This record gives sequence, C-alpha cells and structure tokens, in this order.
Amino acid sequence: MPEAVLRRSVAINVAHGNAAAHCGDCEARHIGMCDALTDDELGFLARTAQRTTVAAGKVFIEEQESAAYFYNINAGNVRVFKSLPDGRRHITGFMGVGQFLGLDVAGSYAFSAEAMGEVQLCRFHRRALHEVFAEFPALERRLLNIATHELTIAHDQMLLLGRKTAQERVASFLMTWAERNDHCPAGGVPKPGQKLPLPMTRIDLADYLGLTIETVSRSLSAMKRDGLIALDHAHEVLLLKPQRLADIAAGAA
Amino acid sequence: MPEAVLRRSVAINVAHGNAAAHCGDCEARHIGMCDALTDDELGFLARTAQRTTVAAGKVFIEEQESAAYFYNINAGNVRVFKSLPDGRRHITGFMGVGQFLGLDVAGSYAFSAEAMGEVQLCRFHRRALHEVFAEFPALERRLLNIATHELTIAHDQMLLLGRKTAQERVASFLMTWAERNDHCPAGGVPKPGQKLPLPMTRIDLADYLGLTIETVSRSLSAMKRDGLIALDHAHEVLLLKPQRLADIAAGAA
DNA sequence: ACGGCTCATTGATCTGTATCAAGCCGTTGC
DNA sequence: GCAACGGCTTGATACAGATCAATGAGCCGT
Repeated sequence: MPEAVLRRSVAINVAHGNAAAHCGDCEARHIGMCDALTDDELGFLARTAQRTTVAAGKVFIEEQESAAYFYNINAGNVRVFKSLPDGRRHITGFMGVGQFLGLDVAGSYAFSAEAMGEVQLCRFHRRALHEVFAEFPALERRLLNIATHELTIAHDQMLLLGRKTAQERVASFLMTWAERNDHCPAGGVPKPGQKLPLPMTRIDLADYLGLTIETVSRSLSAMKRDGLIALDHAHEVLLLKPQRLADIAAGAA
Repeated sequence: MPEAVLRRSVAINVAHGNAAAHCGDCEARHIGMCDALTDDELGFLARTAQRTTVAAGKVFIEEQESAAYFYNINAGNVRVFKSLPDGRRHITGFMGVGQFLGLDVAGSYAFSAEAMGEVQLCRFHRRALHEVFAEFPALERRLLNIATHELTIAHDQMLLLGRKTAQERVASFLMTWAERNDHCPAGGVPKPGQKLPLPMTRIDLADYLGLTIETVSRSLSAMKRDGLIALDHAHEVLLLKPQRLADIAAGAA
C-alpha cells in the first residue's frame, strides 16, 4: 500500500477523535520539530497550538498575506509554491507529515500552500511561538537545524533547475522522493524493484522540476523504454535499475 | 567609486594591522551575525575565532570535504557553487562582507566556495561555535533569522530558475543586486540613472542564472538597445528605467 | 454499462536558448 | 607601441524542450 494513502486514512481517523490538546499523542510527534521536546515542553506547546483540518485543493496560505501563523503538518501532503502574475507557477516543495510550514517568513508569506489531499495541521500563533522559544531554547536549536537542512535541499534544487537535463531532473526527483519515503537504506540507493508512490499530478511534477507535463511524461516514458523503471499506473513507479537512475540523477558523464 | 572596490581596499588595510583578536573593531561587525552580540559576547567569540586571508581565485571550501569550520566574511566577495561530475556548475550565491558561510552544512560541505578577489575571513571551529551558542542563545536566534532569510532568497531563485525567461532572469539579478548594494530606498526601486557595479564575470552571471554567457550578454545588449540600461563598461551598468526593469523581473505580463 | 470528466501519453511542429564560430576590446607584458 | 591573452559581444546554426494537437485511460456519477 502506498504510504501516502495510508497516512491520509490515519489522519482522517485522528480527526474524528479529540486529540487537539494532546501533543504527546500526536501522530507526527516523532517526526517533526516536536521530536526535540520533553513531555513538559509539549504540554506548554499544546496550549498555544490549534488543530485545523484543510480540505483537498484548498490554498490555506496565500503569498503576500501577513504571516500570522506557523504550521506543522500532522497528516496529508502540501504543495508549496510561488506564482508569477501571468500564472506561471513553481512548486518549491512537497511537504509531508511532521514538516514545518512558515519558516522562511518575515512579515508576510513568501509562498502559497495548498492541500494535496485532506490535510491535518497544527497551527501556532507566531507571537506565541516566540514565547515558547524563550521557554524552550531546544526548540529554536531544532528549528535552526531544520532550516539549515532545507537550505541544503534548496541549493540542490537550484543546481537541478539551473543545470540538469529533463531526464536528470526526473531521475533526481525519483531518488529524493524514494529517500523521503524511507526507501533508501541509510544514504544508499533503493533496492531494485522498489515500489514508489507518486501522489502528485504530472502538473505538480512539471512545476517542481521546471519542465512541462509533456516533457515529464516523455522522460518517464523514455526511462520505461530503457528498462530503468516500470510504470503501470501513472501514480506508481517501480525502480528497476535504481543505481543507474542514481547515476543519471547525479549527472554522471 | 564602486562599493565592492572600496570594500576590498578597506580589507587589505585591515589585513596589515593586527585586528585578529578584536571583534569589537571588526569592519563587518555591524553587518553580519555579530550585530546581535554585546561587547562581552564578542570578546568570548574572539577567543574562538581566527582571521585568515584568502588569495583571489582560491577555492577555500571544497564540496564533500568534512565541514570543520564556519566562516564570516570580513572583506571581499565569495562565489558559492555546486558542480556536476562533467563540469557543469551552478552558483548558488555571491556572498559579501558580513555574510556567513557554512550554514547549510551537516557533516561535510554541500557546496564549494571561491574567493572572487582577495578575501578576509573569520573562521570558527564548528565545535567551538556550539559552545558559544550555549553561552549566548542570542547568536542562535540570529542564525535562525539569517537561515530563514536565505531560505526565502533560495525559493525566489528557484522560481527564477524554473520559470523565468532569460531577460526576466537578468532583470531580476540587476534588481536584487541593486538592493544588496543599498541602491534601493526601503523596499523600493533604484532611482533612474543609478550606477551599479558588477564585480562578477559573465561566466559567473550565467552560472548563477542558469544560462550561458552568450545569452547573458545578449539579454544585456537587448536591454541596452531598449534603453533600459546603459552599459559602457562590462562591469558597470546604469539603471535607466529601473521601474521597467523591476516589472520585467517580476514577470509582469 | 455508459457518458463525461480530468489527467496522462504520444505525435508534429515551433522556438528560446545553447552551441559553434568569428571578431572585438581592454589589459598586460615586453 | 604592439603582440598576446582573456573576457565580452555578435552572428549563424542546432537542438532540447515548449507548444499545439489528438488520442487514450481511469474514474465518477447515474
């Protein structure tokens, strides 16, 4: 079963319970920023947090709006994007369970965020979070680590967007997505035949990789033709030659 | 006089003095991370810092090398870049006085850094810096703000690389570079006729914007032909119609 | 089972930028 | 002063990926 789908159903279950005040029971606890905190600290945090549910397709953060909240994703996936006036769009990332939204913000949001399916969020008032920082410096340390890690990812993506070919971009995406979904043994390459769910549309992929849907589709088809992947359903690939894909992703000459 | 040149000569002067132990006198004090610190804190910091000089063209951080140091730039400019095995290069940023190098690091550097001219650096052992954090949480807060700001810049650059045309990329660069050089009144547009120094080569610009040198050159020539800029020397532009340039940069339809 | 969506694939053609190729200009060294 | 070099511009051509255009494959509602 694709992990993303599993996550979504868990999320819906939780939504029916009344978990709002219990960060200790939060299904995202061990993944995101809350990992660094003790139960005491979580209790404090819970008082400043609100649970919200966002319907599929809803844009719940709009670029330019004044940035009142930070968010932590408890369930579901979110696309984070920026747009140009004529409608061109670029997706800066797909954020999943445990990930943090609203880090790169000063005053007003520099991005929009849209729920890919139904999404469960933990929402913090920005001001309240600063009080939490004062109380628990560990959280701030944790956020610095997260920001630093996202910066590295962003720089990798710049290399991809600035200098990689279409095939290299798609191969790179498959590798990082496999890693995100825990399909890579510690820094290595996924095992041959690994099944990989692609919850996003081709439009999402194109907007993430700086390509068009047709080029994404053609790149995947070419990989299929070359026996690198199998692609029976549009939203699921089998990584037949992961090492070869990793080499292409790395731009091996 | 172009600001970058001025900065460089200041740097050289300082290098001849013995400023190594006196962060309070540091010419970069009010610009970078040290801004958040008191004199006491600076004294503590000075004990863990080393001044170094790097010759023009020297690559002083190599991607993949284990990341022993953080750096603060006291004088000069640095290009930060990533490379692919076949030599393709992408410049993730041009770093100047007061800026911090080595933020997006875990274990080994994810980027290389090269001195564009002679560069003066303040070098901190990573471990020592963590001790400083423990002593002065303000520094950590400051670094989170810096990382967060860099993340915003990185996301803007992704939009540029993924979705903007060559002209839009060059116009965007001119606008952000003007802002970096304090040529923009508080969030506005530079005044018409503003002189802007371009200390980097066309190759640098191309590698920063995901283009080739020829395309950068042609884009600049087109802007010149259209009366948007004047370009008498290769390393200096006059922004004749900054508002129009800003519109192009923003992707105005 | 069927019509009507939306999304993905595939094919034909076009185009923005890359690549290839001179020439030019400013600087350095003799 | 002049040759030689490196970096920039300009022109001619090529090509990767965009755009335009069908067609196909799921999927939902009835």
